[in-house]
Amino acid sequence: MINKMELTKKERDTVIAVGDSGNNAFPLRLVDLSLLLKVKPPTALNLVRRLSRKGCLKDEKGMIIFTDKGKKAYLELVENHRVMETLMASSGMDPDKACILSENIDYLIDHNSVDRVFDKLGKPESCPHGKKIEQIH
Amino acid sequence: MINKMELTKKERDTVIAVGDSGNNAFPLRLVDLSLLLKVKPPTALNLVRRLSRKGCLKDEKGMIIFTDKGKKAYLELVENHRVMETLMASSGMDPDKACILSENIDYLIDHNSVDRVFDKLGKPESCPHGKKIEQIH
DNA sequence: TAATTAATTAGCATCTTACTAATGAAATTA
DNA sequence: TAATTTCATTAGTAAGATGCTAATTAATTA
Repeated sequence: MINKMELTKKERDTVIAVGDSGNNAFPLRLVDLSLLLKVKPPTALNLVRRLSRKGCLKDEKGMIIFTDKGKKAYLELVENHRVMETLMASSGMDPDKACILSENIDYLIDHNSVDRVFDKLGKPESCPHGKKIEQIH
Repeated sequence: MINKMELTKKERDTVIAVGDSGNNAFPLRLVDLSLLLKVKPPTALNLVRRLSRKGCLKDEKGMIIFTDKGKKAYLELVENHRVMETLMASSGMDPDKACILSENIDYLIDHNSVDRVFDKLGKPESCPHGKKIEQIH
């Protein structure tokens, strides 16, 4: 339940950055993360530390890796994000604006609410940007 | 355009508190505001000063009053809030949860987007809490 | 191994939010 | 009117989020 983890906005952005790069062959390193987040390495390190304290990341030999909890948080976050984004875009809002707004609430919503919205939307396959919406349990 | 005013969350809450109490006969005073915001008077004063700097409030003889800009910001905020709240509640979300989420985006949205959502929703007369939605131009 | 790149530490800075204690001003009441 | 009470304001402090630079240490790679 991400909404109970009390993430800050930047911590949320960090979870997304780590998760999105999880498809790559190489595990994420601090330089990469700091480039993704557009902050300097010490700032990125600070974020990694905070997320480690919250049980989302483990920092093994310079490689930034999700814990189970972190992986789950990421998946929830993505589903929350895409569902809310889809809701807003399907109501006439510009997709990019819907995306930015969704970034501000996706880490605050409880997953059950999102599931209900997802159903109400007719279980859409993808968000306005064409990315798949995968329902997690 | 509230979204261009770069309000913080607490500044947003302050605008709402001032506006909501604007129906009362007496103009709002600092003690009242600090009670509404559940903060101590010095904290409330700080918020009033910040909103004054941003051109939303004037502090006349201890009475906290909107400028034209502030009044307009309040009305936009309320419309934004109720429209987004209605959107979320109409999609199966619990009204109270929809309200809390809406508080986190109503001050970030551009009014035009909200107008489009309002139309798409069929120009609803009231939000899930039964409060009137009044379209401003 | 030497040179380069990456990670980390230390120190600092700004903004937001929020407090207490003290003081000054205004309003009420005795 | 004088005394009391309430309100507004100032000053000082604090914590947390975000972010930086400069210096150092560790790890890679050429």
